[in-house]
Amino acid sequence: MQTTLPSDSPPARKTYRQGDLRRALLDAGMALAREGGPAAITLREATRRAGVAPNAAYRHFASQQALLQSVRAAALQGVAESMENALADLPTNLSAADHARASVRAVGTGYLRFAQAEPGLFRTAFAVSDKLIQATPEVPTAGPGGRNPYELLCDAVDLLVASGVMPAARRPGAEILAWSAVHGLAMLVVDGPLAAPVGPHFALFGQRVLDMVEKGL
Amino acid sequence: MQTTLPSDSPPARKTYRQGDLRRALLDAGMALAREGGPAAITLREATRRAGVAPNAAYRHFASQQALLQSVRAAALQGVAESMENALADLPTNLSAADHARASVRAVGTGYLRFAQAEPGLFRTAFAVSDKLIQATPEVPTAGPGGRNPYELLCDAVDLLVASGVMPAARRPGAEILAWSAVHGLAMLVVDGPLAAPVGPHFALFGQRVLDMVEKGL
DNA sequence: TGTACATCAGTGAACGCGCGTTCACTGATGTAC
DNA sequence: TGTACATCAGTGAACGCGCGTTCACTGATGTAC
Repeated sequence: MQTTLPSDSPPARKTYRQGDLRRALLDAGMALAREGGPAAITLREATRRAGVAPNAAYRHFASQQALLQSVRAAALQGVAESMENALADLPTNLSAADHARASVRAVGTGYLRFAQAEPGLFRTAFAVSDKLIQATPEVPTAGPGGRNPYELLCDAVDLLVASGVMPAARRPGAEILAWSAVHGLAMLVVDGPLAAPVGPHFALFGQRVLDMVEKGL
Repeated sequence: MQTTLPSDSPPARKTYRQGDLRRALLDAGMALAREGGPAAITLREATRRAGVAPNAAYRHFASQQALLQSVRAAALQGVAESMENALADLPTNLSAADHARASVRAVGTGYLRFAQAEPGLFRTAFAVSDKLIQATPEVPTAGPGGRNPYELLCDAVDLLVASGVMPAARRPGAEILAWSAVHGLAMLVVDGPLAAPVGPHFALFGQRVLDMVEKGL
């Protein structure tokens, strides 16, 4: 009784010691991104949701940009995790060539699943850089396995070469082609002009895009 | 001397009769989109650039959304025009099959050229619909030839079927696959994470994406 | 075990900004006689 | 050809909003004695 309760989060909190507020603001920022995309990520609304004065955020984030970058990094971690989950579902009895092809498909499928499940976070992950922080080297964007989305894609495409499915001469930049196809579908359907007509058949078109990539690479 | 001068636009204007201000506001809106994308399109800044009071805009646009939609429509006209230009450059002595393939490539090339030449307008053309006006049926989005970008793409893909390059069974939705690949590359390079590494080789990757589409469709 | 103290996370108030939008108006324009 | 008039495009002032950010502060916390 003399110590603060670890559960009962919303009502039992009296003050945010040891980084709890940073976590709360990040969670609020992610909720905002989910609801309204990157433009909805606002220091004032995040502090409002955390039940805290607006300027309290400056103890944990240098600016609104810093919060946005943190939310973006978390969104990219989500993309990586979704890819890893799809990779983990792969059957283990495949030939090297089939495993390579299935890996590329799994990476794409994980990407598209995340875009569909979390459109607001997806948009945030790949939002325009606003002429600002291009590299953002500090924030980690890797999933549980320690690889970020781009690395996971490159790994899968590398398998195509290692297993003899793709000639090594065609390897350089091949991941860009695969990424473009999958990313374009996601953008057009998630918040673009194809939301209404294609949205209901998103998974189907996802597989067709992956067919095209597999044949076209 | 007793009539107003038709040239000397900026200083000689005294008042905007007969729709000149609408044109000036639209031009200002397009300039803003060019410089900062859809978020930069602001009634106040557009009126400022037109040298007019902020509320004067309401004689020509019902709201800021209406201006944004008009700029978006103009941007889509630009996309259509760029596609038409690429189509017009096609050699005329091709076989039906080659002409069909070349038409699909031309449509994609025109799309990518516009994205590269006018990134801000491109982003505006395909910006998120903001949960609002999905259809926007009033504003014309067609190019000089009377077809909008989507129709131009469908026409080209139809040629693939008509010339026997593509089986009719694969036609439904095929334009979505082609659009996705080209759109994804444009988004990733124009204002996404690939701007720095791929930007200098945009045209090269554009052709590689089109190779993939051609083989993969 | 108890007390004094330094730390620093969160407070309260305020700033300046640019935005969209509304109101009653005015004065140049084109038209009717 | 000249004059009176109605129209309506653009004006001037103002509103409320939410935002990011800064300032001096306060009071609960953990620590040192």
